Amino acid sequence: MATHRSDTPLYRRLARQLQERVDAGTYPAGSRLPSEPELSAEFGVNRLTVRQAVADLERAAVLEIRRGVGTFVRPPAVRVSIAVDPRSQRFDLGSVHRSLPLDAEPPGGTAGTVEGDGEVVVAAPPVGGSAEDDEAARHLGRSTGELARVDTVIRIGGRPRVVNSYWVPSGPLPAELVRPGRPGNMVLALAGAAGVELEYDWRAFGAIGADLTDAELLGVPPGTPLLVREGVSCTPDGAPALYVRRRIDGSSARFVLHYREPGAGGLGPNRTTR
Amino acid sequence: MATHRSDTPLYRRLARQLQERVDAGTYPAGSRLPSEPELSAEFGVNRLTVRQAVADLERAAVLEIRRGVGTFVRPPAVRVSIAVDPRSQRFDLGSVHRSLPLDAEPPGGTAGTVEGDGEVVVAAPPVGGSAEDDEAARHLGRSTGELARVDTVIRIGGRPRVVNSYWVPSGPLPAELVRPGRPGNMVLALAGAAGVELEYDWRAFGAIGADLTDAELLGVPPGTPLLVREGVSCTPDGAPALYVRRRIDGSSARFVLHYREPGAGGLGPNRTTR
DNA sequence: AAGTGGTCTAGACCACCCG
DNA sequence: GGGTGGTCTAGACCACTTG
Repeated sequence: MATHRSDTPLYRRLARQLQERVDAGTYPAGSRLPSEPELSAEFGVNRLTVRQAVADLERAAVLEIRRGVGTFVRPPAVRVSIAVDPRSQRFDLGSVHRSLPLDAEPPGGTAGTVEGDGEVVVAAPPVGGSAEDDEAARHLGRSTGELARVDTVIRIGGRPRVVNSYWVPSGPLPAELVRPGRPGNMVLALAGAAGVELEYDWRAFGAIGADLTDAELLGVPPGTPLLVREGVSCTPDGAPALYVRRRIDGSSARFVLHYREPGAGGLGPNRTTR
Repeated sequence: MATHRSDTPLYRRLARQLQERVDAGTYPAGSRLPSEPELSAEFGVNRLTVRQAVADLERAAVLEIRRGVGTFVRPPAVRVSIAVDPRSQRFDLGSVHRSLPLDAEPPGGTAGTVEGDGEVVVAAPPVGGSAEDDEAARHLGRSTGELARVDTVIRIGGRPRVVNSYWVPSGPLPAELVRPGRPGNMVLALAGAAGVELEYDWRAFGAIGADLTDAELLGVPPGTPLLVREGVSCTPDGAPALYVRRRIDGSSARFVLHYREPGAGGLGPNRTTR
C-alpha cells in the first residue's frame, strides 16, 4: 500500500504524491521519472495503478510520456502572442505562423518556420446528418442542403496544431478550392471565391476533449484538451457568410490577446507557464 | 474480437464503433448504453477494454458516465452568451449568472439563479515556491515576496464551474477580504481595496486538463478539459495591478463574445452543440 | 538486446444508485 | 438486493526507442 487507508483511491493518492515530488523539485522540470516497474515496486502497487496515476498527470499537462523512452516532467508551456487591433478586435491564427511556438524538437537549426507549415485542405465532406452540420446550418440561418463544408489542418513547427471546419452557404465550392492537399489561407480563399469582405459577427471560446477524428488529425490521444474557437462572419451588410469552428491543441500553446498599445505601460505576458 | 485485425488498438476500434452508433442514432442522445458487462460480452473483449474505449469517449464529451446508473449519450451542450462592449471589450463572468446554463438537473422549478451561486473565497495561500507564483511575479514585474494571492470558486447553477486565482502586488490583503467563505465579486473587491480603477492589459486563452486541485474544487475528474483565461489588468497609468488566472469547466458551457451591435444583422449564436 | 511504455486478459472486491 | 460503474491485482505479450 502506498500510504495508509483513506477513502480516496490509491491511484489518486499516488498521483498526488508524484505531483508533490514535481512541485518540490524532487523530479525537476525536464527530468525523467522512474520507470513504471520501478514506481510500482517503490510504492508497492500494481503497475496498472501506477499507469492510472501517471495518465492523470499527463492529461493535466504535468507529465509527458514518451513511448519507449520514459515519462518526463513537462517544462513550462509557451505563449503565442497574437496581434490584435484594439479597435476592430481583429486577430487571426494565421499570425501565429510568425511567432511559432518553439517546440524544443527541431533537431537541425530549423529555428524558424518549418517546411510543410501552413493550412491545407484535408476534406470537403458532404453536409447533412451530423450534429455539427445541423448546428452550422442554424448559425447561418440556412438548411443543411444549402451549405458547403471544408475541413483543413494548420501545421506549425512541423506538427498539426489546429483543425478547422468551415461552412459557407449557397451551394458547392469550386472543386479546386476544396481539393485535398490544397495549401493556403482558407478564410481569404473563401472570401475571395465569394467576392465579399467578411466582418466578425461573434466569436466563442471553449474547451473540449479531442474526439476520435480530431485526435487522429492532430496526432494526440483522444480526450486531449482542445481550445475551441468558433464563430460567424458576415458580409458588411450583416448577412451571415461563414461559420468557422477551430480546434487548437491546447498543450502546444496559449493564445494571447493584447488590449493596450505596445509600450503603453505594462509588461506583456511572459513566455512561460504550465 | 471487435472487428478484424489491424494495427490500431482494440479499445480504439471499439471506441470508433461506439461513436458510429452514436452518430447513426443507434444510441440516441440521452439514451443509456448497454452496461459494461453487456458490451464486454457483445464485442467479446475484456471489460477493462470496454472501459478504456468508453473513457476516451467520455473525455471527448460524447458520453456521460453516471456511477451506479449507467453510461449515457451526452445531449448537446449549451452556450452562455456574455455581453461584451465592442469598444472596451469588457466582459465578466458575473454576467453569466443571468443567462444560466440549464443543466437539465434542477429538480424543482429552480429556473433561474440557484441558491449558493456566486463567487466565494476558498483560500489565501502564501505566495512563493510554486511555479504559478513565480509566473505571476514575472507578469506583475515583482518578486514573489511582494505578492498576495487569493483563490476563489464561482458556482453557477448550483455547481462550481470556475476556479480563480488572483495575484496582487504590494503586500498582504485585508484579512476580511480573503476570509474563506467570503462571497462577492473579487475583482471589484480588489480594485476597491486598492482604491484604483483597472483596465485590461492583455488576456490569454488556452485549454488544459484539470490538475488534481482544480479537479477537486470543480468536482470533475482530473484531466477534464478546462478553458483557461488569464491576464493582467493595470491602473490607468499602466502599472500592472492584478494578474488573474481562471479555469472554467469546459463541459458546462461555451462562452460567447459578440463583436457586432445587437440587431446589426446576423443571427447570434445558437444554444446547442457538443 | 535491453528497457521503456502500450495493450489485453482474467478475476476479484467495492461503492454507488435504484426500486 | 441487484445492477451499475470504480478500483486493484497478477500476469502476459507487444511496439517502440536507444545503445
